[in-house]
Amino acid sequence: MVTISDVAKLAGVSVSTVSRVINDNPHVTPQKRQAILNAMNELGYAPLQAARQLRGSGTETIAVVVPEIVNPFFSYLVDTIERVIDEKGFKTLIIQTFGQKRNELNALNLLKVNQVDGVILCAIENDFETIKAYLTYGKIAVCNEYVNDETVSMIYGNQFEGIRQGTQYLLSKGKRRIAYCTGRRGIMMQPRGVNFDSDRYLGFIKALQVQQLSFDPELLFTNAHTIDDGKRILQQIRTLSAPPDAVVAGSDEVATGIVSEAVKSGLQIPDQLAVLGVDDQPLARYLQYPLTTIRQPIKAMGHKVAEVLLNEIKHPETKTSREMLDLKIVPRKSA
Amino acid sequence: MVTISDVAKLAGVSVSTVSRVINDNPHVTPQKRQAILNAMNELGYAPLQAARQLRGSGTETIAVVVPEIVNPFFSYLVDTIERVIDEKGFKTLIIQTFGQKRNELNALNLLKVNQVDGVILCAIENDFETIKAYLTYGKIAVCNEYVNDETVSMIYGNQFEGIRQGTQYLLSKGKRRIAYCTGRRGIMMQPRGVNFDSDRYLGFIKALQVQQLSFDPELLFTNAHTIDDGKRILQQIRTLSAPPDAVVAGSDEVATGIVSEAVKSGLQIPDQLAVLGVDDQPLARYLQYPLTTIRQPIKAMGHKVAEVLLNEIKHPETKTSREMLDLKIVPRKSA
DNA sequence: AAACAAAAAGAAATCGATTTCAAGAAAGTG
DNA sequence: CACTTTCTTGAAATCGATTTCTTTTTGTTT
Repeated sequence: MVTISDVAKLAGVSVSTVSRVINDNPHVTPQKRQAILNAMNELGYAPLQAARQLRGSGTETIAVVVPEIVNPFFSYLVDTIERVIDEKGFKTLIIQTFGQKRNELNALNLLKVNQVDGVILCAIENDFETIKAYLTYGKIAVCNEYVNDETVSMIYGNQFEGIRQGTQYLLSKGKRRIAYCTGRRGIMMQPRGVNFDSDRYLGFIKALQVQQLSFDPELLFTNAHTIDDGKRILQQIRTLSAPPDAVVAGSDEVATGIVSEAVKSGLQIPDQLAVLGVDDQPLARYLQYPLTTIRQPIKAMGHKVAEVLLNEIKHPETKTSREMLDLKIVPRKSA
Repeated sequence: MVTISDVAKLAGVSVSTVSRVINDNPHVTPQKRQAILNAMNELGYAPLQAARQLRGSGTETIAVVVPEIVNPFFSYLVDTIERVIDEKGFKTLIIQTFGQKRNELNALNLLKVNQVDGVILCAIENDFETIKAYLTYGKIAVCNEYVNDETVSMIYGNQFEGIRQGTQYLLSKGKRRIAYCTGRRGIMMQPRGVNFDSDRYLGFIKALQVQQLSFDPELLFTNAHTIDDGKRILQQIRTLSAPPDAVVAGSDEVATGIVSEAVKSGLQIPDQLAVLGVDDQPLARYLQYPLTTIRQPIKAMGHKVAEVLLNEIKHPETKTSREMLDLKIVPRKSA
């Protein structure tokens, strides 16, 4: 292994001077700087991360935290984010929480032990007060989710408006009894703008209200994540005495499960049951019933959050950003 | 930050003794060990990775290297691998190469600078001799791909047999003029068993040979990765004076693109053109033409490679493994 | 040209762990 | 009981960088 002192020796200077050129300290004469640069090149020297970390200098690394990478929404989000981080010469650490608080805390802990300069959370598992405590150790930015707090930057989609428009679209097709699926265990009502899930739900309710419709709680389905959850939900729907004529599925996976099981049961899509997805996954348009779905601004979101965080790292005094991006309904065959 | 000396102070011993219990050194009396454990608990102490790395002790971290995580094949592979690594109390570093040699070398370099104990390569970008050079610094295992070399463990699917059976399936449906798509720039012929791509191609040719058919090089399409590549390929196919009656698409994405464009052109699937995918992605069965495809043993492969590598790390004298797993054809509608 | 400020460069301390070495305590042997 | 041998333990060196403190060199001003 070639170390800083090897470089110093070859360049005929002290290690301190080498360290100065590594860290862009101005107090080095151009000749020595060049000599050192040459030596570094000749030896193929790269500073050892561990040693730098130990002294508490920057790591030029960002941790990107997602629930699970097999979800295309998150894999595309990570992809976009990583490309921006790369571009700026930083490194990326992809971390999966699998929905567990402990894993999210481990990721945040990387700030404390100086393994990363910043963390991008693409979901929130812990209480936000707990998360905020880590701001002492480094920068944090939140992407996709949001809470009512100005201390960290948040870039997210306008869930309220997206779901409202999607629901309105269903209503415009003459649907009147619309079911609603959510990934969470239940709906926790919040004022508008403070929380991802409740915003979606508020958007849904809002669209109904405009048509003076009220929501039948029998049509609320929770814990909906996978294709199989979708299938399960359709089975539950079939047992209802007054079944819905449309469903806001909450994700393309769930929508796919619902549609596939509905077809199997002989229901006409979208006449007897219209199904609205969310995300617009790459394959959504190639499905048996190409999904009508609400596209999330993944690229813009990833781009923006990475840029904002990197900027905060470079200029620590920058004040935090909060940006809301539009979702877009993509009409196809399922609704 | 709580350090090892804080623990030492509280427990009333020296740092050396604390270090001993951290590293399971037997030469510590049970009483002191307990006192130290208590102190560690009370202070919520965790050793700083950077400091350990600096001294060259184990990091209990594995780097998993994939071309790109947006490809579901790789995201599911990573998922399986990470779960095993987790289970054994190790940490996972997910690294994307985006197909670039430089990024793969950076990942391998983590071994040199002691940031990881092992690397799992789920694809190979560099010359294998270059990769082998890193074995001095830690363990390497290869998953999915393979080369003719016994110095590192390799767990992979039987590509030859998988594609052979798939092609045979097409032949059994009466197809006689079969096109072949590959992700690489071209086909480099190798003896059987030494290389992923050439094995696939050999399996394809083998199936043709059994029927005394030869392959028309006009039907070879290279650089096929995405849905759009599939669409492009179908356009090229349409310009052929003697078009194929079936395609081995090389991946579900490419198959999806071919099918979608074929339908648009009014071709009958599978009668006029049968399309065979590879991978069996989650949505493959829900497509407009549910894909007939060759399923890869992702779970078994991920499981096995992680176990093998972790075992080699724990018992460095273990000799390397080489295991071949079966692919399985999944007949649906596209062929 | 003398006096002083600013810039450049090196020596040594430091970060938080592990590891070597040496010393002291306990246990085993004849 | 004297003498090894084996266990425990702690002090100090070490890993490879950064950073503080000093010293030396250079530049500016009168």
